[in-house]
Amino acid sequence: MSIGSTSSAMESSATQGAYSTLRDLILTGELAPGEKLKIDNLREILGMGAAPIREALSLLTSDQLVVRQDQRGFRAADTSIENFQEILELRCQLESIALRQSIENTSDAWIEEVVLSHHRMTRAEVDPKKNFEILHKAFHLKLIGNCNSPVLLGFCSQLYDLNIRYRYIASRAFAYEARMVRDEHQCIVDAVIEGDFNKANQLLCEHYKTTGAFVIKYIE
Amino acid sequence: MSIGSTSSAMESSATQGAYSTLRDLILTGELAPGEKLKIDNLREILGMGAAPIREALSLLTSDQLVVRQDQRGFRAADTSIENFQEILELRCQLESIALRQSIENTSDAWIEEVVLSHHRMTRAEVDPKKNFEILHKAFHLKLIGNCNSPVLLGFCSQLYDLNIRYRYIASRAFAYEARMVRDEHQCIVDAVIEGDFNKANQLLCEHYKTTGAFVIKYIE
DNA sequence: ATAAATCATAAAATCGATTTTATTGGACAT
DNA sequence: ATGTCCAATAAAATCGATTTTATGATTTAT
Repeated sequence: MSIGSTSSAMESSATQGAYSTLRDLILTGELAPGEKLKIDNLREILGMGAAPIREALSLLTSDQLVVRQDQRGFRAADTSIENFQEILELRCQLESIALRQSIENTSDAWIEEVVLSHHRMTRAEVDPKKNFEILHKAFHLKLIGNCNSPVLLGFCSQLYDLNIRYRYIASRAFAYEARMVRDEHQCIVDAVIEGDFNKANQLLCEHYKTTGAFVIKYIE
Repeated sequence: MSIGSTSSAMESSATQGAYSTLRDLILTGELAPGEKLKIDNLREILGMGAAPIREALSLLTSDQLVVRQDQRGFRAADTSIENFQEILELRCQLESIALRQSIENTSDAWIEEVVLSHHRMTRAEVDPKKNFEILHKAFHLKLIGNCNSPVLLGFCSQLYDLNIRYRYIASRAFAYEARMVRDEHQCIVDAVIEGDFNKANQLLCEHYKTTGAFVIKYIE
């Protein structure tokens, strides 16, 4: 009833709390792909009634993290190499569209936001208090965020999460290959500032596919 | 307990029933864009408890047809010209990707399915017993359905529904401009059979944008 | 007269219990 | 042995009632 809110717990409503907790559990693989999500089990874990849990699970369906089978409950979405590759490919295709439009609409304000979120992410690599993962996502979304197409951004955000789930699953506490990636991020930012779509796009897709290849090694 | 199931009512579970009924109501505009969806109201309309209705609404969130505000209930998603144009543009971009891949993977089996679903749709224009809308969607999805990318198809399906919603809203009982459209469909099928992506793609996007321009006249 | 605070009402969220539906293991017949 | 049917159990789905939260109207203080 006072301070002390864990990052994702202590939300406004029970549903919201269940939503983000379950989301985290699934993204990180603590709830394994394909695992049956029994309401009663989750009730014990989350300490609440069935209603908010069912609602949270229904909500997670939007994110493709949970699958609902009528009359047969919920389960964590399956994973597969095919799915991972599809996600990877789609990210490149969709972000490519968003990036092109973002650069076409380029503005000083946007460029500054890109630089800023890049800076914050970079700092978080050093300072373990900051949550790098969140800032990393923010950076990538900002990069494509000037496209004036919220629906497209929604798709990209979803694909980002699905992709990161594989990273977590591939190796629970996997040391993010910091050096290479850091350079790559910087190069992308530079190309964006120059307004060079082709260069930025190529770097971005390579960035995704390199990391992807790395993850695939762990999956299979 | 026997025959006589209405297309969308009489589902297996109450949740499922609420889901498709509400979906229809929103798609057709009977529940207006932005409208507050009060649980108690819906309870009377649908004749069931609150739980399945909340769950159905949470599910509809996935389809971007319903917006959920924590602690403040649900409402039908807003519409706007900007949103409509975004949907239109995205459909062209995403279906273009899917169509290209579908044609690259072309096979006799797929071509036959395209021809078949085109045939069924065409017949439904005459026979009012068949549900043209359903077959029309099936046709368009089949056209891009050989791309081997279920996630992408999911996005396209969603965008299709969002788009059709505008058509309904633009004019509730709007006589589908049959003649033009019929020719257009045929030309697309022909191009697909020829394996000519560029032609098929151009025709498809024009098809969408022509209809879109028509709808915009009604919106504004 | 305007802004903040309080209260009353309406709605959303949640719980605990009940009803339905699926699933499993075993009895029976072939 | 093998497959079918049935009963017992486990789980999901649903309901009705309760609690919590937002909203709008009214009051009070500046």
